[in-house]
Amino acid sequence: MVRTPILNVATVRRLKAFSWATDRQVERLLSHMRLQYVEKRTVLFDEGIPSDSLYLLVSGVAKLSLRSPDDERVLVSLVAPGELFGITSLMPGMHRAFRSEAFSDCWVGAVRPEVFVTTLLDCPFAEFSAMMEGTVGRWFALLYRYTRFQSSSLRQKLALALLELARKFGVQDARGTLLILQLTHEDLADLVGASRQKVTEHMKELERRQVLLRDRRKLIVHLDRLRETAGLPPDEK
Amino acid sequence: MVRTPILNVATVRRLKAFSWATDRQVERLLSHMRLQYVEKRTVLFDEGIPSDSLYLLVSGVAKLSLRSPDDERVLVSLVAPGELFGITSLMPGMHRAFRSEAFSDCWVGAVRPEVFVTTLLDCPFAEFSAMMEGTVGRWFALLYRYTRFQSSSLRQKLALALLELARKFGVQDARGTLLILQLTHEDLADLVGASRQKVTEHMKELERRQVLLRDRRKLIVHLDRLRETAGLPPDEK
DNA sequence: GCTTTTTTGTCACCTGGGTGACACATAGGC
DNA sequence: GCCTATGTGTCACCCAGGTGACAAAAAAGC
Repeated sequence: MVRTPILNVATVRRLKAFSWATDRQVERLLSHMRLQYVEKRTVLFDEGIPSDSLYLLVSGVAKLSLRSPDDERVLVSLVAPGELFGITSLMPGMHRAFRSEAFSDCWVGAVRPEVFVTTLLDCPFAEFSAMMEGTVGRWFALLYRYTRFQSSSLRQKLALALLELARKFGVQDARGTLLILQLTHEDLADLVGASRQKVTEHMKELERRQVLLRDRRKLIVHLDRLRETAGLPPDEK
Repeated sequence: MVRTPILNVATVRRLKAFSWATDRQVERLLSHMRLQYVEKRTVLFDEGIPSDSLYLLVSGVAKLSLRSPDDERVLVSLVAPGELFGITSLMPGMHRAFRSEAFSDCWVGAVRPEVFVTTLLDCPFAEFSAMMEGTVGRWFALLYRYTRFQSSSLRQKLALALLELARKFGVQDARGTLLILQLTHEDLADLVGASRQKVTEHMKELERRQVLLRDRRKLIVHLDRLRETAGLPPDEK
C-alpha cells in the first residue's frame, strides 16, 4: 500500500523547487499539477514521442537514458527529488530526447508546459518557447551529440560531428553538401576527442567509401551515408 | 582593411537570427548592440570569468573550447553566423563555462542579457533568468560533465559522475558525504559508458585510496579527494 | 618562383579498457 | 532460515585507439 504524498507549498519549498516563485504562484501551479505514482522500472515517456508535459519529481529517483546505435542503454542522468525534468516540452514541437523511467518507485507531478510558463513567468508560452529554442536549443543539440558520443566508435563520432557541422555550415552542392569551413584533421580530432592520426585514417576510409570527398581543403559530405555511418536512423528530419 | 558590416533588420533576417521577433523588437535590440571585430585566434571570453554579455555571431566562425585537466583543449563547438553564444549570461551569476575565440576573423554583436530579455520577451530579467536556471540549468550541468568526459580516463569519469551524484543525492555524514541511493556497479558503468568489470576495479582502487568507502550498498564519498581524482581544481564552490 | 610552415598520410609499437568466464558474496522473496 | 536473484571481484585475452616518428604534399610568405 502506497501513501499518497501531500503536495502543497510547504512540500515544494522543502524540495527546493521553484525557489524563485512566490507562494501564490506555486499554489496556482500546484492546482494544475496531476500527481502520479510510477513504479520502479516503469517508463514515463520514451525517446522520440511528442513532448507535452513537464514533470516535477516529488519523491524517488528517476532515470534519463538513451538507446545507442548498437542498442546499448546510455544512462544520461539520475533525477533527484525537487528536480524538473522532461524539459524538451518547453521548446516548440520538440520530441523527447531521452527516455525517462522510474529508477525507484516515484511520485511525480505533471503540468502542461503552457501552464508552467504562464503561471510562473507571466508571458505568452509561444514567445517564451521560441526564446528557449533560439538560445538554449543549440546547447541541447550539443548535449545530444555528446550523449551519443558516449557509446560510439571513433568513426561514428566523426560522422556525428560532421553531421552537426553540415547542419551549421553546409550549403547544397551538385556533389553533396559543401562545408564552407577550412577544417584541418587536427580540428576534427579536437572536436571528437581523438588523435590527429586516427582521424586522418578514418577520413581516408570515409573518402574511400564515398561518404565524403575533398575539393582542395573543403569537405563535401553525403548526408545520408553520414547518418548511416553514425548509426542514426535514415533522415529523421 | 576590414569593411564594417551593416547590421540592420534585413541582415538579421538573412542570418535567420531571432526569427520569432518582430521587426520593431529586432530594431530596438540592434540599437543596444555593439558590433566588434575579432581577429582570428583572439579570445573573446575565457572560462571562469563572470558572464555579462550575450553575443550574436554576424560573420566568420567562432569556437567554444574547454581546457581539460591534462591541459588539452577540447573543442566543444563551432559557432556559425546567426547563432547566439555566451548563453551562460542568461543565468544568474553564472561564469563562463567555455572559452570563446575567433576561429576565423569574425564580426560579433554584443548585448547585455537584460536588454536582450526585456526587449524580446517583455518580462523582468531576474524572473526569466531564475526560470532558466531552474529548468535548463540541469542540462547545462550535464553538458559540462559530458564535455569533461571527452578527454578523461575512466577513473576521472567515475570521479566526475560521483561528484554529480553527490551534489544531487549526497547528505553530510560523519565519514563524508553519503549517497542516499542504491547504485550497482552496472549503473555506474552505464553512467560513464564503461564496462561493469572495469568499474568494479576502479571502485576498489578508489576505496583503497580512501576516496570513498562503502557501508552495505551505500556509498560514502570524500568530495575533496574526488575532485582531485577527477582532475578538477580544489573546491570551486 | 622558391622557401618555410602547416597539413596529411602511414608506419610500428604500446596501453586502457572491452569481453567472456567463473567463483564468491549479498539480498530479497517466501 | 533457505533458495534464488542479483551484485561483486578477478582472471586472461583482445582490440580500438593513443603515441612518436618521419616523409610527402599543400599552403602561405615574400
